Amino acid sequence: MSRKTTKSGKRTFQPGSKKAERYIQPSILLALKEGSTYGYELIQEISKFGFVEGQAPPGMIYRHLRDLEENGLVVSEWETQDSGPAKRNYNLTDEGQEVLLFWIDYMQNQAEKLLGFIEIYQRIKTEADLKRQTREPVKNSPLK
Amino acid sequence: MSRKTTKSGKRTFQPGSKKAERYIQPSILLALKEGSTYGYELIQEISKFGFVEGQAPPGMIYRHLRDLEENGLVVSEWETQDSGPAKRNYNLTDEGQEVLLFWIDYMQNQAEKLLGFIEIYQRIKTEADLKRQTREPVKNSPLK
DNA sequence: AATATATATGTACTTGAAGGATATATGTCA
DNA sequence: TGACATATATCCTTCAAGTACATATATATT
Repeated sequence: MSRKTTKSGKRTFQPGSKKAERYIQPSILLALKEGSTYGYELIQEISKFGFVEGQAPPGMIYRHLRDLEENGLVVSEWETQDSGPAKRNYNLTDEGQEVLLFWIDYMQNQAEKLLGFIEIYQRIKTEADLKRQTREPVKNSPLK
Repeated sequence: MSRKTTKSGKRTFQPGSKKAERYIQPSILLALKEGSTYGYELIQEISKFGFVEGQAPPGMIYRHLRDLEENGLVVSEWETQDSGPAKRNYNLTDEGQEVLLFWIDYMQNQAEKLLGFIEIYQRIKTEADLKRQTREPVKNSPLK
């Protein structure tokens, strides 16, 4: 019966509190398709897609950008003309566009699954409610 | 320019090929709410929600079940009367029901975000297409 | 009676993305 | 001059997913 409290009481099930589900890579790709340019700006921009709260952690963004460039989905070049520190401007490659399309397809699919799941839940709930009603009939207004 | 091919050529961006997004915990909870009982049955049942392909890996299911019980979302008891090896029957607790509700809420939210993301993508794409049209006007059927 | 197979549960190890901490550099403004 | 905003980058830890493996029992087959 030892009810082990998994050290530090982590609750593995908390929806959304865990990892993943943040769609940072497609968010970066879409922001770049929109015309955004460099990392620091992306940190603020991608929050509008709703998958990350507030400011995205810089470490993640720059890591993703490097990964994306390593894989040929984006290209970058330094921009020094402006005032302030130099920025590295990013642009989508053709392959990046394709991958974004794959993401869109995947996300469409995922959205359908999620809605299907919710539907099943609601069906079961309705059935359970109906059964409850037949067992304990309405108390108020027994006659019209 | 060194185009490092991240050892073993992993492509971090492949949509869906990565981790997460499999919603195994809510799938188990929903299957239990539907009336499924024990692990082996769940392995087959949860595939119908679409988040896992074919048979779910047993190791994952049993690990999840243990986690869920540690956290009080399910309770279990051995059933030995039937034929075949003993099974461990699971039931949702009230807390389990609540957490499933949280999941539903989260998934609803996630689905909306996904659809919103797709909308933005399509808007941008349409805009780009329109611009392309104005730059290079239609070649065929110039007059009605 | 031995063996194979289906049922059923469980443990252990590996990996990799997320998350966060930290470092560096430059220009602005008070 | 020294604090602050801008801008990029690296390193380290965590922890759930994933996978491989181990165990046990009942039934069917030869």
